[in-house]
Order: sequence, then structure tokens, then C-alpha cells
Amino acid sequence: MAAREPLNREKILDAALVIADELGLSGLSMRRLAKGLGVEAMALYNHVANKTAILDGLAERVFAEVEPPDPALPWPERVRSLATSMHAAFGRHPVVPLALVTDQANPTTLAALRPLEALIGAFAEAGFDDDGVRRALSSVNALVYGTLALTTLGFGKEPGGSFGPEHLDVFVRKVDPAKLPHFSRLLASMPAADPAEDFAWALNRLIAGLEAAAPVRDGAS
Amino acid sequence: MAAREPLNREKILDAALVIADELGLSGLSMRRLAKGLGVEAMALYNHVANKTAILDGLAERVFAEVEPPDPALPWPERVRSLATSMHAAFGRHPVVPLALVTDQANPTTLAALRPLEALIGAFAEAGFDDDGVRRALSSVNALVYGTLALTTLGFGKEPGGSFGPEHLDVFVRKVDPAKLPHFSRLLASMPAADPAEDFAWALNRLIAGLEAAAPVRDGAS
DNA sequence: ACCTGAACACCGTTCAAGT
DNA sequence: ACCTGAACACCGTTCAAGT
Repeated sequence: MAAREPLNREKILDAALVIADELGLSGLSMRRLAKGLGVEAMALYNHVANKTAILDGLAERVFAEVEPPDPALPWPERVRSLATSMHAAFGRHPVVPLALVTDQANPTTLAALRPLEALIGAFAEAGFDDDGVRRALSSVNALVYGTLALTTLGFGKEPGGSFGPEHLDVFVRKVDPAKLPHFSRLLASMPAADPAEDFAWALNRLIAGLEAAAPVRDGAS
Repeated sequence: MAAREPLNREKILDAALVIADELGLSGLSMRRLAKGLGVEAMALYNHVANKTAILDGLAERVFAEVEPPDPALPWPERVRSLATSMHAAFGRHPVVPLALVTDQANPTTLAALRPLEALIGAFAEAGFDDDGVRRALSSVNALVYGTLALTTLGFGKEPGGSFGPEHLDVFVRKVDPAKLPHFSRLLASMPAADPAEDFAWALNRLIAGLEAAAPVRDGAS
């Protein structure tokens, strides 16, 4: 067989995303990544500056998966579309929101910032001033990252995330229904929940609140 | 001098919170914590099961700082009070939300669950069914954790968190205003932002949206 | 009962050395 | 130009040994 082709940044990012999707952020180590590529850990540093650069690269790729909304849509629909697409893309690759939230990634490229640009544009069109745009943007971002934090983050393995039955057991055994009546009752309805539907519901509530506060209710029709 | 008094769980948690507030979650290692207590790392294991147990203890303490709302208040006010108090308590000790989000803490004690119990009670009183309660609860939780994630998390050191000028510089240097016009303009208004005020604004928007969807608008006169 | 020393199986990263 | 070996300064945790 011929000698192995040299490594490059793209191959490293491909392998890193596979490992991270399978083992989570904590499972993505330089040594394990190198082993998967048939190389020693130190060889990676010929192609990427450090681990942060790898996580930046992954973040950029996932941000690029976010679908640009139809510009003809009224601003609330564009916000809904963007937030939903961000939630879906991050949900497919939870390493990325986790790395962003823990400051291990900080992408500054065009591809990574385009979804934010579109969100900001929608809020500007709604008539918010600079303070209002910043606040509206932060609220939608917070809902996206917060929802992911409560469902898929930290749970490196399970695909659906959320409260799997294993996690519920911890509570069911320990919680005293006499002292936490509402909480105990709610536990029963948790496993049936669909994270994507719950996010859509929460997003609709927030957008309704934003519309009520926007100087311009609807840019279209 | 007399021999040092033996360690105990409380002393360990005291020291751990001080270190975590100063150095962040990544700065809180068993070895450093032990050194601060004048002991070897392995001595800690006589009093706590492992690092997770320490983080659970910290989470419990911070949840206990959340102020119980006046039960006479209408449900939207109770939700606002609880979410605001949670945001403030977590903002004082960002280790805790970060540990929760990364699944390094998972407290199941009464003290830690009481704020959730109160939130659930408020939403039940609003007339939501079990699905609605779970979704309303998740939305408020997501906003709290998500807001903290975007402002104070990952930033172990800086007290105000958010976009300090250091972080802005990264963007200001790299972002092309021609390609990201909205984003570039927004950068100017970021440093003046007050995270607590921005959170209050976002929370008001979400609660407005929840009220519009609630079967019972207002429990009180 | 409480603490220590040494060890195990890991991290990210640097630097000199090899081809 | 690209890769390796050895090393540095860390992790959480276990286990046998000390007092």
C-alpha cells in the first residue's frame, strides 16, 4: 500500500465531529482524535493551532447548517424559522452549544455569524431600537441555548436527551410527594415529552411577547 | 498550637464556593481545594463521595438562596419573582448553573427542588394542564439558564460577565461591516448593556406570552 | 477515625529530534 | 513538510499504609 496521505484540517474536523457526536465533548480528546486518524496526538498541531481551533471549526460547520429564512416572510416568521433551525442544528451536534456555552469555542467567521445577522435584521425591521434589538436577540438566543442545556447538553450519549427514565428514577426514589406535591405529579408527564415540540411551544410564547412589544407588528401584507 | 480540627463537609463546601467564585469551575480541582484547606487531596474523600457530591452541595446552597415568593401574589408575579431570584442567585455563583448544565451536578434534595415546586405550582394555578405546565416551566428555566450561559458562564473571572471590551475586540477586528451590517452596528451598543435589566426585559416578554396562553389570566382580583 | 504517599489512567501542549 | 518521543504540568480517584 502507498504511504498514508498527509492530514489536513478538514479530515481532522470530520473525525472530531464523529467522535463528539458519539462520545460528547468530554470524550473528544486530542489523543483519542489522533488515534482515530492513525497518528500521534502531536501531529494534529501541524494543522490546527489547538483544541479551541477545532471546536471553532465544528461550531462554524454547524452554524452553516442553519437554513436562511425566506426574506419575504414577516419578521416574526423569520425569527421562528431561524430559531427553530438553530435548535435543530445544535440538537444534532450538542458539542457545539456546549463548547460555546463553556467558552471553549468562539467562532468569528462569516459563516458562523450569518444566522445572528439575520436575527438582528428581523428585529431591526420590527422597529426595535438598538437596546431593543440586543434584548430581543438575547432572549431568543437564551431560549435556544437554555432549552438545549436542559435537554441534550451534558448527556453525551443519549440521542433524545431530556429526562430519560434513568434520570427520572433518581428523583422518583428520592422525592417525598408530601413535600413536593406539584413536582412529583409533573414527573409522570415528563417521559412523554417531545423536546422539539416543547421548544416550538416556548418559542411561540416568546415571539408572542416580542410581537406585543414591537413598534412594528407585521412588515408584510 | 493545637492540632488542626478535623475536616468536615461544611468546611469543604465553604472553601469550594470561594475557589469556584474566584477561579470558576475549571479552577476548582480536588488538589487545589485540599491545598486551601491545608490537607492532601485524598483527605477530602473521607468527607465527600467525589467531586460531583461537592458540586451537588454547592447547587443546593445556591438554590436555597432563592427567595420564596409571596403566595398572595397572582401567578405571573410569582413566576417573575422566582425567575428573577434564581437568575440573581446563579449570577452570584456561576459555577452552579455551569455544573448543572454540564451534568456535573444533580441535586435531588428538598432545598434544591423547592423553587421548581413553586414555579410548577404557579403554572398549575394558571390553569395549564400537565403538558402545559411542563412546557411553561421548561421555557422559564431555559430563559434563566440560557441568559446566564450567554453572559456569565464560561467566563470564570469577570464579575459582570457578558461582552466585556476584551471580547468585543475579537469581533471588531475580524468582522467585515459590509457583509454583516446589522451585527457590526449592534456591537456598539453591547458594552452599555446591564445583564440584569436585559434579563428582566426578556422575562417580561416571555411571561406576557405565557399569560396570553394561560386558561386563567389572573388568580387575584 | 482521619490522613498520607504512591500509583493509575487520563488531560492539553511544548520542544527537540527524526525523516 | 510532516510526524514522533519524551516530557511538563496538570486532572479525578483508588488503595494500602500510617497514626
